[in-house]
Amino acid sequence: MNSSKALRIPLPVDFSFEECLWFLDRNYDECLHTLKEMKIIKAFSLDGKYILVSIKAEKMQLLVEVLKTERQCSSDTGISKSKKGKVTGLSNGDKKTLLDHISHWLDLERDISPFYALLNKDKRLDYMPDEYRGLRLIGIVDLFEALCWSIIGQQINLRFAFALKRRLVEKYGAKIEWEGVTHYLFPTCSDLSGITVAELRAMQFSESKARYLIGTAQAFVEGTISRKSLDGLPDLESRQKALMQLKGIGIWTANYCLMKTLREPSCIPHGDTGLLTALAKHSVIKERSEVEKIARFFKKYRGWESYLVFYLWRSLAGPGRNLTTPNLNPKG
DNA sequence: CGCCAGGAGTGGA
DNA sequence: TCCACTCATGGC
Repeated sequence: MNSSKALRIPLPVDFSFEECLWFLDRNYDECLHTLKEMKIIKAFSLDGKYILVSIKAEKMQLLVEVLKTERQCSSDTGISKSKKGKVTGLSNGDKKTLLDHISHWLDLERDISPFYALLNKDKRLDYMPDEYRGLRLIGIVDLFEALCWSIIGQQINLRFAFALKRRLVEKYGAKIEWEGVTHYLFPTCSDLSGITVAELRAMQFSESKARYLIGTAQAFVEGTISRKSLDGLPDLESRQKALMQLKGIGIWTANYCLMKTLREPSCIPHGDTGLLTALAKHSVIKERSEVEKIARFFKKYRGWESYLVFYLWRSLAGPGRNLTTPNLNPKG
């Protein structure tokens, strides 16, 4: 636990580790990281290794400590277990990749001050830069994981979605032990491409969710779609369309994944029930059908639509200003 | 019991 | 293109 040996990432201005921790917790049963004493513990997979790290903030730096590394084995069952072994150290390349992942995950390389300037011009939202200052759009670095998570979360409440994700991860994902606690990695596409609908049905996945998940896994295994293939496409619309070729991926999921993984700045998950609720709470709309009003509203935030959506979602959960209470401001 | 959850696919007009 | 219907289950 010698922090002098920790890897360091300089933090940008308008970054709040506490705000990010709030999002990473949110009182949900998250299985892909653990929070402990203002530290994040999370497992990453890179270059044939599982790496368990702890992340904490100190002054204007993020301290990343490698707790444990383990060689990846092709199969977690049977004989190959003997191949598991300690990895003595990380190469400089590994360290760079690891820090890049974390940077990408927490969106550390963005100057969000232009976004705050736009919020400050909006009477309904100008409390946000104060209430949520430093909150970053926490992403999902892996595209396959992002797609699976959105399929799981479609049309069910988040509590149940986290329960389903945990069942999936604990059954099919890799694990790494540390101080008596098991830390999990999200299953890879090959982990899921061969499983059956019946197995998932037994874990209370719906028939269609099961089919979508397995189909997506197979598409990734076959190379029909990949992060790389999306990167090769010229614009947002073609990336949306490419994702929507997959069964179970509609416009909502496409936008959600592009926002969380490719960090497209202008993704609006249209029809999202949380987004509509938040817009109504902020008196941007009265009815959930006011599509053109929403479009007009978002026009003022061009280039920051994704961040705005994320902050609106943030506003739905406490602590923070409770917008359901009557507004005592005579300006209304 | 009824309605809603960080939707999407399908089939018919 | 646009609707209505269906899917599954938990939370409230």
